[in-house]
Amino acid sequence: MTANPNALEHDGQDSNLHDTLKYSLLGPSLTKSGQDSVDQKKVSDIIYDASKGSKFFAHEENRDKLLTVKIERILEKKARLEKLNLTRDQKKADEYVAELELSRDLTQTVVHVDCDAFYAAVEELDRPELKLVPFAVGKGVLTTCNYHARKFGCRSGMAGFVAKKLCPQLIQLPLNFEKYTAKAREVREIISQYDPRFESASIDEAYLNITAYCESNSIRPEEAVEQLRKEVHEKTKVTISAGIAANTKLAKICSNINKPNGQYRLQNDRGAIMTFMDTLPTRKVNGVGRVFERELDAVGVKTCGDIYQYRQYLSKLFGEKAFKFLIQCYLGLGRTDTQPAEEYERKSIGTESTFADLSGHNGLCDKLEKTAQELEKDMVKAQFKGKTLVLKVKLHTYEVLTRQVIPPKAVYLAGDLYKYSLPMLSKLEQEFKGLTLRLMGLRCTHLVTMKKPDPLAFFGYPKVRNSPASSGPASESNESKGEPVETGGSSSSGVWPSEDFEEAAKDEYQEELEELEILSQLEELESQQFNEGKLDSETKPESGGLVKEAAREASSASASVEKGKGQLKRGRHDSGKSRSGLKDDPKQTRLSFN
DNA sequence: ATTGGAAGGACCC
DNA sequence: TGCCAGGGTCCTTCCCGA
Repeated sequence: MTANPNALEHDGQDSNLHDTLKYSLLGPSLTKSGQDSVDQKKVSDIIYDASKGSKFFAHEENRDKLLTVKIERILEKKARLEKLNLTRDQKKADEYVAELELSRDLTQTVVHVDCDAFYAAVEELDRPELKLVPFAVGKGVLTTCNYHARKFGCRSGMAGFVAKKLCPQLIQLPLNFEKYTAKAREVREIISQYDPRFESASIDEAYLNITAYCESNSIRPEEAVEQLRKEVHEKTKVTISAGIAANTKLAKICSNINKPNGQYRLQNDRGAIMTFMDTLPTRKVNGVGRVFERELDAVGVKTCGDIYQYRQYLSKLFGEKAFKFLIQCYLGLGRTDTQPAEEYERKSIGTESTFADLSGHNGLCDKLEKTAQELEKDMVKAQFKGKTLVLKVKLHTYEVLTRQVIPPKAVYLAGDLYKYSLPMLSKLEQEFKGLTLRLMGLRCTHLVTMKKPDPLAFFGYPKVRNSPASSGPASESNESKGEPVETGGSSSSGVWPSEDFEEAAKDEYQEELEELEILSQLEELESQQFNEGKLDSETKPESGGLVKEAAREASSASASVEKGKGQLKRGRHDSGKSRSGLKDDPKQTRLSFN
């Protein structure tokens, strides 16, 4: 492994730095999806050369150095731990292993399906001639590319100009989301017939529990999935790959094995699963990214099987969450239940955009206004207001900063979004003189719905959900102050005119009235139509609670609807993950049918 | 000690 | 030539005030 020969190297350290940096520049999607048969060394050098000297490169280099330092500290800590008596930690780990082992559930059959090069596949349907040439979807950055392009080393997440260096004849198409979502809907239509409670993990991925389907149709999982894939292919013309296993974590890994247009089954057998995990590189597991992979590698954990022999260190080295997550990886455990879209609760809504370096107060304000207008559109579409507002900026150096406020009222209108985010921007301009940005974004969190509950839908469909904390401490403290709570320490924040506060108070009063109104409607309905008394009419003063109860009632979901972080529910082997987005099962970029 | 907000990051697609 | 997205979720750390 020699580093770039053009680079000056004084010692091995430098060469290591280059190696790790190069690896990092390869992008996040490397070992995830099959890029075998590609000369990675050559690709790596081309990417390195193409990137060299750019601000992006400098930033990556910096991050790489920081990570290297972090890893050094981890290793020092490990060295200290090795001199200690860790029998307690070992015992703790062993107990956890035993506990998990007891709850291992091999009765379920879970499938992960994944459309092959989805966006590219959809584009090929419109333009079949594209099948013959390497092409990608996405202009500045490739979101995906067809398998022809992958042979050149092109990957999703790669900069367009870099991809062109790897493959000069590469064709780049613009994104057309409407087309993809329409096609995705077709696919889901079919999937739902195999499991109506399927979970869509992203626009082109889903988890199904086909236990019931196989049972009632007296069909083997392999056959059922063959049939599903065939049906999808015939009706939608896109091919999908699938993984079949005892839980979501394993199924996800398996769906990558025979991609594209293939499937793989890992038997519901403890021995088979342990063997499978034993040699599986950590990076293959959903939740282990480039950073965690490097950290684990440094302490000696390359495969999931390696986790066991280091079990006594993991908690102290990486934290409790990561420890649990890793042990579950070692054992090959994961969720067996799925969360259908109707039960999914959105946590935030945001928009951001990248542009040519921009500085100057007026220009930045303009951009902020545009951003606010974009966000309003999304908020209106989704019918939400946000109780907190987050401003995100990326400096021209690629450094990312966020600032947030809690406005005196929940917001969604562009005017408000702008008004309450402007002070944050202004403060940043003071903090960083000559502030130059390449990206700006706004995001609303702590959402409260504006949807009026439809009393009829109420009993059958838990569509309407209010924020669980509709009258949380945040808004109370605001009320008492009448001005936004500013983030961290020194607040140069101007005081908003008192009329704002009055207006906000009025709004809230109005909302309360509406909620009460809704509540009484519901109670009425309840007594009229719900003689069985399933719903506790001992109601909380917010419809959100009620509706959520109904949601639980309506489906026997294991209600991960719960808010709050770190909820460790025994009996469910999820919530593992750790300090770096190690959520067991990312629910990102879901398609919401609002 | 705990809690909760804010900021920063890792990760996923 | 012009040099790396945008939509999310969750976890950790820091800090503050009861």
